[in-house]
Amino acid sequence: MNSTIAEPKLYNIDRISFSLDPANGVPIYRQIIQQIEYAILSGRMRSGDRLPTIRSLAVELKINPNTIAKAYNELEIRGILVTQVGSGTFISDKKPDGGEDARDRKIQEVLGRFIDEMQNLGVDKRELAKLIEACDERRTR
Amino acid sequence: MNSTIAEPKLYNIDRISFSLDPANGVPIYRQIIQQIEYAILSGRMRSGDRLPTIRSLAVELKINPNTIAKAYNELEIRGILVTQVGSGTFISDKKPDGGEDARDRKIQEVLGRFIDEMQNLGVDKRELAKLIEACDERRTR
Amino acid sequence: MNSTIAEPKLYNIDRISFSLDPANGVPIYRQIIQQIEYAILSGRMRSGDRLPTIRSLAVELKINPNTIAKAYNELEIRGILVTQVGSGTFISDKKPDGGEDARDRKIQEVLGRFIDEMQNLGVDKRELAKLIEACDERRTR
Amino acid sequence: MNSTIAEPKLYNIDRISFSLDPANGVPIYRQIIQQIEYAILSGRMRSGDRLPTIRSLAVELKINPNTIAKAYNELEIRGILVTQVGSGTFISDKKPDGGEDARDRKIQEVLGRFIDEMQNLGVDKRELAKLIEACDERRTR
DNA sequence: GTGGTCTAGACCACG
DNA sequence: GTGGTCTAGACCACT
Repeated sequence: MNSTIAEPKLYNIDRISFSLDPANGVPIYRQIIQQIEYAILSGRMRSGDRLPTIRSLAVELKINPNTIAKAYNELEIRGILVTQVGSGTFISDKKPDGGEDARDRKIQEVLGRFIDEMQNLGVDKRELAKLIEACDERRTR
Repeated sequence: MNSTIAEPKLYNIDRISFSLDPANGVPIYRQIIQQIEYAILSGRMRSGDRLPTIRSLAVELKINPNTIAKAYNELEIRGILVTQVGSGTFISDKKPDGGEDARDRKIQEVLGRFIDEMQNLGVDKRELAKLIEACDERRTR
Repeated sequence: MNSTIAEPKLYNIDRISFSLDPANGVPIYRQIIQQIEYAILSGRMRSGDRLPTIRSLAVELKINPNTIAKAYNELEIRGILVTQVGSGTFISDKKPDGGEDARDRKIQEVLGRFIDEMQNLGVDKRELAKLIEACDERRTR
Repeated sequence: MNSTIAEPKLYNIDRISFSLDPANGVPIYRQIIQQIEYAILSGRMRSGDRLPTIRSLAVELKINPNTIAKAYNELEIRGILVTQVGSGTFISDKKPDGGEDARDRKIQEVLGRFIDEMQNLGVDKRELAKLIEACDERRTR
């Protein structure tokens, strides 16, 4: 299966796993940003943790270093990462955007979008509950 | 706050409501496409229903007519809309892309993405059930 | 004097003037950022104003479009600019980082650094006052 | 707040105080250079004074010895420091770069940059005078 | 026409 | 070895 074309892949690097899908419309650098954000919010990575180097990630994910730099850079501007040239990129001390319950707020945001979409599809709360219920170990790919 | 710039807005036109957010990353024309698709899948609009004219929509939504034309055009290519020059744009007879259970498949797709994201945020099934539970008519904006 | 090498230059574009010095150590994109920030803080540019297009600025300043894009991009991440692909880049509504007296705070920041430096050079307040005094229309270059 | 990451700190070593901020854009080794230069220009250190050893400074400032070596090295190249193997690093006899009025020229340079920046922020001479006036012993951190 | 994404590569600065 | 800056150019998406 040595595909030369875009396929979703999953990579495990340090404490963070990157699952990139180059063909799903969401820019690669944005997928990277999200996965780092979520790794922090969920507690898989913490203040002071070092991220993979740009170059190693680039090799691992088989993408251009600049793409990763762009992701790291945005997170640095937002105060989530700190880079020290020569020694690497680290998760900052700053609590991401609003302290304690950043994770809860993110969850609510994702949940909100989900419910809106479901409503738009005409799914009511009852039906929704059943759907969630039905999600047993059907969690693959 | 007489904003000259991008803000999310909600418009009610015929049977379809458009809630556009020019600054959320998703292209406007794609937001329009989705809302029409969902209106059909959920049964709010049916074969033969007439859509707003491009011009009226453009005025209403305060966006470029080309943007709407692009959305209508893509939907026409996919066989979901048909335009009859001189009389307007209508929802076609064709069952949208995959017959009977198009809606179900869409629902599963949205659900899948949602659960993946929640998992990434470290929310397990139990917690998820509670969250959904908690969603009483707290449906805002 | 058709120098092929780095020289400071001053350009006047719309309401904003860019004086770039490619050889002063400060990255070009960062000089651009600062000049936009200051143009806003000083009131020369206001919410809703359109910035020069990336390409026109690139031609004008004779630098690579990506460099300008990088500057605009950072300002967008910080919420100072908003871009609408297809129509341009605009100054956002958001009051820069702390509302009303953003300018005052910036002034204090610059002033603070200045006084620290002067102190390090052994200049006391009295001497400082005299120096400022002496700055009549000796404002050249 | 047991930060593992960059924070500005102030250290007092012999007659020279180092206030380093690893996250302010200016490279650490350059901050060291400047502080030594200013200590000399202001007369806090004089010809023949001995500087802290690289190792002790490295421990004190909690930074990489190479960084300090780089700073000392550049100052040595410029003739401001001399190292005598086995006994340490000293301030040279040479008047720093331009004899008598090196300090004055440095002051003018700093002053010039300051006034340019203030002008860019729309601060005129009158306002400036007031600002300086207002700087009583409000010298913090 | 607008800006965005991604690649490629050169060169620099830092530790 | 680290990341940063800048260039160049291809291709895409949006208005």
